[in-house]
Amino acid sequence: MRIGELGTAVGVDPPTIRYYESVGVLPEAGRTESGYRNYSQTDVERLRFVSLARSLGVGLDDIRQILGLRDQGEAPCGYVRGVLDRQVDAVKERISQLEGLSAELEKLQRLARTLPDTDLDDPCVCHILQPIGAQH
Amino acid sequence: MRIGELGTAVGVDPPTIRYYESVGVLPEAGRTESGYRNYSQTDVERLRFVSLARSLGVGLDDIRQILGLRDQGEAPCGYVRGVLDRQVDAVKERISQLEGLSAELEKLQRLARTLPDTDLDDPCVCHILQPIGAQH
DNA sequence: CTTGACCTTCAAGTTGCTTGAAGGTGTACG
DNA sequence: CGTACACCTTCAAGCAACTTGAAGGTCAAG
Repeated sequence: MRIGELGTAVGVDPPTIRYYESVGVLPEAGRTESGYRNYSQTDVERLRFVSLARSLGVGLDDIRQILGLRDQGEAPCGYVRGVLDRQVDAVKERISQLEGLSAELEKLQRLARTLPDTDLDDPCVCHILQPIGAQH
Repeated sequence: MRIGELGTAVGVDPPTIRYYESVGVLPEAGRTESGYRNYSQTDVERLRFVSLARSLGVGLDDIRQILGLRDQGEAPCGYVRGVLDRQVDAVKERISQLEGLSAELEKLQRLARTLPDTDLDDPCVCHILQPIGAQH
């Protein structure tokens, strides 16, 4: 299986696959006689794992760790649990940050609808950020 | 006012201020005889605007646009409204993505608590991502 | 036999900074 | 007067996770 086929199968594009290989998340691929990368079903599964973990926001370092442990024949259960816990915390933290941000932005949007366009010296939608800034 | 004082006043550290200057978000600063950057109250206000806009997730390109329009004597009201609208949409989109992600991660966390640590061949917390991956 | 889709490598760009090296300036203290 | 010490300067590289581009090789179909 060549890189394009692998990419289509898993939903990851070829440059990204080559990138994963270059940073050691995927092992160096076997080659055909003409030098094309040649993949097997095992590679499909490994890339599927990487792709899923990435979509869950797991970083490449953690993924490399997990796969590395498994490659050495160890069950990386504890490590995975730790990654999961950290990830849940980080995502919840990020959500609450973004919710604050969203509230702030909608306040500005409402203000932007009530204020008219004006000259540079008058209160105006484009100066909207200044008074709010003063609160901080 | 030197760069450190400006930084303390606004809450932005000196390397970041120099970076903003280097990418054209802040104009080139005036200099003292000995070559130190020298700032005025106008610079404090401009940086305060930049800092607030950044904290609202507005990108440096948009900030440069807004300030550029203002520097040219135009009221960037329409542009600001557009940025605001795009920003609100992007943040809401991101929040709903993260909420889906959070639900997914908590499902995995629960599963990780019920599954025992096992050998590499058995269903195990470290293989937890595979079956969920199959759903996608 | 050539077109076009696919593959190769290496290098640089993206975003928004942060960090480090190597060195100049300014002031307070002994 | 000297010397710490905090502060300033520039330039360069590093971070995450890719993406894009250049320049060229391979292969099956028409």
